[in-house]
Amino acid sequence: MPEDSIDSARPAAAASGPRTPRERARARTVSDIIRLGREHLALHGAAALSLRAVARDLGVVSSAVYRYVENREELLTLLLIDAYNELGDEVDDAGAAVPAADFGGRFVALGRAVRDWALREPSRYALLFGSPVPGYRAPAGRTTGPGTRVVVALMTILDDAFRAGQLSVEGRRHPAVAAGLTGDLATIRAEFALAVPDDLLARGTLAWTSLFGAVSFEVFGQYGEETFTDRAELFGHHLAVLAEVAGLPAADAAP
Amino acid sequence: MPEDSIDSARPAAAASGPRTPRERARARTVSDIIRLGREHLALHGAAALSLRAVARDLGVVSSAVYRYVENREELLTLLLIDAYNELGDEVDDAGAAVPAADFGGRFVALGRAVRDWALREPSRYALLFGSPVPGYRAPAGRTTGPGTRVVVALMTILDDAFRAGQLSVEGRRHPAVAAGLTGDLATIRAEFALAVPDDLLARGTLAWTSLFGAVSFEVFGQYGEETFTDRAELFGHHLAVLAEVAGLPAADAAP
DNA sequence: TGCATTGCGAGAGCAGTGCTCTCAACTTCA
DNA sequence: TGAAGTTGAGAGCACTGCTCTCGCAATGCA
Repeated sequence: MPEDSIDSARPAAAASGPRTPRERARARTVSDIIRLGREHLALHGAAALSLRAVARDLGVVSSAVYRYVENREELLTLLLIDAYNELGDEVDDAGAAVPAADFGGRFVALGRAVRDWALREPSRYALLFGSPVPGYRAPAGRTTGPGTRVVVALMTILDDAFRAGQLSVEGRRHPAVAAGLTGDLATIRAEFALAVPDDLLARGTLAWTSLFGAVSFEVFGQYGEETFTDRAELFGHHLAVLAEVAGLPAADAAP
Repeated sequence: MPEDSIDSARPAAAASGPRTPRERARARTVSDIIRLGREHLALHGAAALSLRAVARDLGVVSSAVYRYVENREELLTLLLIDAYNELGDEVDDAGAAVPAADFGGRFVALGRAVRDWALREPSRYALLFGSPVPGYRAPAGRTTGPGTRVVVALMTILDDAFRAGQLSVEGRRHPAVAAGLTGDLATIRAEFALAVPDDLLARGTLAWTSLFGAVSFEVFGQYGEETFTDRAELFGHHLAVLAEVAGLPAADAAP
């Protein structure tokens, strides 16, 4: 159970330790606020998240919560990090359940984990990948870490596959990777210590955005009400094609 | 009573014609409200759209606008239809500027039109393709028509290409289209009088969701601040790969 | 142990929101 | 001209984010 999964609160029990009883009480209240915020977020959506309502649930007057959370934005940021980490955890867990050498299977597992979480937590997914909350800009410094866990996991799969000699798009058209991209791709390659060459890296980026495009369409209701009855199968097919797009081998037989 | 929603209001001057002067004045006020709403939407985003602010700009007290618009949702629906139609118009225009037989080129033109509009109108794009506005559900009856214009245009390209014998994915893996999908795909094929077979239709669906996935990532700021400096080139590459995914031929030489 | 410091919750208050209702003025039409 | 319908203004309710002050109580130090 993700009790207090805030950046500082999570390893708090081990790392710094709640020194004074006052700090313990404070940390507990903050984690209560986050828990209630998460419930409100899941129930009513991000834009309807109300500090006053959280205060009521906390059994406290509204001004009191401002002792613990600077403002509504701050709470949204905490919930953003919280959600990113929960998604990242589930993606990691799903990937660990697949043999490391089954690169296609790892990709499919990652995709399914994202979709499962998104369908289970549509409001929190919307907070991460939907339209930005009005007037709210996530502070890059605190969110980029948790926010990049999925793409890092994906790139790791591609890189592992490439190093194993199992990532290629031979026999297909190779749209030229424009000169303007080589610099950016080189930066990415260096930042994450990847070996994947330009064209495969660009294709991996497409697989990444496409994965979230498919999930977002489903979560945000862009498919009509009844256009697709078996959306899991549709998504499964899309994942298989996306693996092909990225140059991954087909997944091993399903367990 | 808000009879004249956008769809009917736009060609109103020609179609039904504002009969009485009173109705003329009313239609004019409604269209003023929509225009102001569109400005507010573009400027401050959907969730910050305030009927009171629109009323102020209209030079009228807040309760007066409720004579013309049932509630905030109603205005959002009008703006939704408005935006869908503007996007649809631009996509149609872009497609018309490409030779009909250049199927790859038509696909690229469609994709670029979507991206251009989205980057120019991020708040309105977010209203259409971002997280659903809290508590707001678009009324299917009024929005599905305008809301499907882009996907219909895309499917038309694929169908045209297929009928011209230029849509195929030979030589690539063919992830099996699961049995659960054949029924849905057949329904789609019948509804839009398409000839495209199952696997290509499913791939077209992926190209569709992936296109919007790429655009959404860019508009919603999922790429970091400085990860990609030349996003137009990245998008161009993605479009080329997506055309390949859908089985389209490469676009003819750019004009 | 006694005291100053600090943290905290309550409450009032401001400015904004969506929305409803009533009332008076105005326009339209018979 | 008079009845009917339409409109805008204004007051009001319940809600929001957020600020400020005040008094209580826990805390930490001498």
